[in-house]
Order: sequence, then structure tokens, then C-alpha cells
Amino acid sequence: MRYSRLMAVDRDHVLRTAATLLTRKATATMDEVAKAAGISRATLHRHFAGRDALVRALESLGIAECEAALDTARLDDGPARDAVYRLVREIEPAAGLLAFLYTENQLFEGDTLNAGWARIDDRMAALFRRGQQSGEFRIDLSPLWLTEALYGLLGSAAWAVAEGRVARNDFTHMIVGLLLGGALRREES
Amino acid sequence: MRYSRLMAVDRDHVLRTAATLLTRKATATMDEVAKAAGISRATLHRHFAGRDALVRALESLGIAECEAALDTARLDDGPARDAVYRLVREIEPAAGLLAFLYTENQLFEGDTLNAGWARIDDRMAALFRRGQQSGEFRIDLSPLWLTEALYGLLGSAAWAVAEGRVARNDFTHMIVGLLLGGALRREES
DNA sequence: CGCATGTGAGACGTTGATGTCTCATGTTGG
DNA sequence: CCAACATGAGACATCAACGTCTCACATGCG
Repeated sequence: MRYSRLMAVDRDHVLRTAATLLTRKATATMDEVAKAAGISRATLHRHFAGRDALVRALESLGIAECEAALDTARLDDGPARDAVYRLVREIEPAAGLLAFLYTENQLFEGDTLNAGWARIDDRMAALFRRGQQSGEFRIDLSPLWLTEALYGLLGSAAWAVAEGRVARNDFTHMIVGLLLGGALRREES
Repeated sequence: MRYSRLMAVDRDHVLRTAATLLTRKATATMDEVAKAAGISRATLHRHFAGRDALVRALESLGIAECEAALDTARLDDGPARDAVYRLVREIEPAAGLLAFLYTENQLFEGDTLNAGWARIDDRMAALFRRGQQSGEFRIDLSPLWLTEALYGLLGSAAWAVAEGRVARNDFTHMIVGLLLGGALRREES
């Protein structure tokens, strides 16, 4: 397919809409996804060969947004705690999508999961390791666990916000306040 | 049904097995659940009218184990931080099941969810509130968020342990170390 | 205006899981 | 031994979602 002239359907818009819907209802049908995007199921299927392909595309989107957040947050600059704050702030818009992909990845079981996640995990773990080496963070909690914990907190917070149990404005402060308070060696917010 | 004399199939054993399997693969088939429990699908269906009934039963089991952990941990005794430690320690065996139910509940959407969860949430939030009032915990993180965060950390840790990325022995220390370090007002492990 | 192309609507067959049923088997209690 | 009962195995229909297909319509371009 070439889509040289006509392209009424914005592939990116479909992905965003699907992400929003699947974040709220992970078992949404292809029909529902299409409806949510304002297109027909046939058209949806023309752009994404199937549900798998759609999820893969969402995975790529999630990875891209994560890496963009990692870049923007400049994890290597300044105190590690500030870098964590910037990271959470930048990654917030993608938190819902991440939570969806996080649970979805559990279904892959044996399949080799996208190498992008490994890179992202490494960069996050490197940030925590840097904080430990600089003396900012405790050393009795492994960078790997801190990374996992960050994912968990992002998911919990995203879900709590979506459910209306907590205010969206508190998102970053809640996560960083809790994560850093636990990761920092000394008291301080 | 009366099951007065014969009862070769242990209902509780089936539930435990199903919990273990569904924790690892949330989309497991009724066939797989039956296989895992060592019984036939027909028998499984005799004990649990359908998949919904099975999930409901697992939910009841999860609630029961949670409340048992809450009781055993004696949340009202001594420093709140010690109570949190006891709680996490007691709730560890059920963490995998909780993670499964947590994501499963997201599917209920509009349905009224089991009132048991509200009671459990209240008891956990009450513990954090007690810690705040006694001056042990920060007050800029709401008890509600701390409760949600605890769920998220339990899920992350349970999954990380299941994946073999972290040692099971570190479970309690990882969670309490991070959660309390963030919730405690002062430094200290 | 013709022509091409993307789209919507819907029909159709397929697949996988489910729920229900029957029947043979084995085991327990009287 | 005999009767009752739970189980295993399998057949069967149902249903929902999927993937594929066709056709009519509209919109852009020459």
C-alpha cells in the first residue's frame, strides 16, 4: 500500500485513541477500538493486520514515548533525585499506556519481548545506580527493584487518577514523594 | 448439591491451584485450570458454574486471606511502621493472587465490586492515618494513595519474584523498605 | 466529467472457549 | 454384593471475536 494521495485516517490518532480505550478496558474489542477511533472495523483492519499488530504498534508507541521522556528528562544532569522528578513528570502522559502494556506483556509468556524495554529498563536502573554511587540513594534497594517499583507506582497512580480517586495534579508529587522518600538516604521531600 | 459423603475433589485445593496458575497466566483456559488442578473440565465445572463463578470464588479467597493477614498483623498495636512490616510479611503469600484480582477488577468496569475490598482498603488506610496522626508518617501523602501504592508495590514485587528477577527472601524488605522510607517522616530503615 | 482510491457497511466462514449433556468407570458406604 | 455418587472422557451446540471478502459511496485528481 502506498497511501500517496489520500489518507483520511490518521494512523497516529487511531493509536492514541486505542491507547486511551485499552488503558481503561484492556479487553476492548476491535469493534470498540474502531468505534472509539471513529472509523469502521474494516478500516481499522486495513491499517493494523489484527489485534496482535495493534498491540505491537501500541508497544512501539509506548517505547517511543518512554524513550522520549528519558531523553527530555536528561537523566545524567544534576542530582539524581531531580532527574527522577523530571522523568516522572515527563512520563506521566504515557503512564496509562504503560500500565496496559505492562499487564499485556505478561501474556507474552515465553515470547521474546521487545528489546526496547530492556533499553528503557537499563536507562532507569542506571539512573538509580548513579544516585546510589553519588550517595543520594540507599544501597540496600537494588536499582532493578527500584525500576520495577517505579513501574508499579506509575500504574497504581495512573489507575487511581483514571478512577477519580486522586487528583491528576498530584500525580508526579505522589510518585516522586513516595519513591524518592524511600530511595533517598536522608530525610527530605 | 449436598456432598454429604463423597468429596474426592478438594475445593480449596482447586482454588489454590487456580490462583497460582492465573497469577502466572491471567488468560488461562478452563481446560488449563482443570489440568493444573488435576481434574477434568467437567468436574471443575461442577464445582464452579463457570469462569465468572471461579473468579468470584478466587476473589472471596483473596479477600479472606487479606483480612486474615490484617488480623494477624494486629495493625493497631505498637508503632505504625512495625505494623506495616507485619502486614506486608503476612500478606506476601497472597500477593500474586492480589495482583491477579487487581487487574481482573479493572474488567468489572461499572459493576459494583465486592464490598470486602472496601473494608480492606479502609483498614489499610486507617493504619496509614494512624501513622500520620502519631507523627511517624508524612502527611503530604494521603492514606488513600499510600494504600494504592502498597497494592502497586505488592504487585510489582510479586511479579518480579515470579519472573525470577529478584529473590523471594527480599520481598518484604524491598516493599517495606521503599514504602516506609517514603512514608516515614525521618530517615531510618 | 471520468477515474482512482480510501472508506463504511455488512455478510460470511473460522476459530477458540464456553456451557451442557450423556455414558462408562471406579470408589465408598451400607 | 449392591446402590449411590463423584469423576473422567468426550460429544455437542452456542457464542463472541476474529479475519476476509464484496459492494456501494464519497472524495480527490487528471
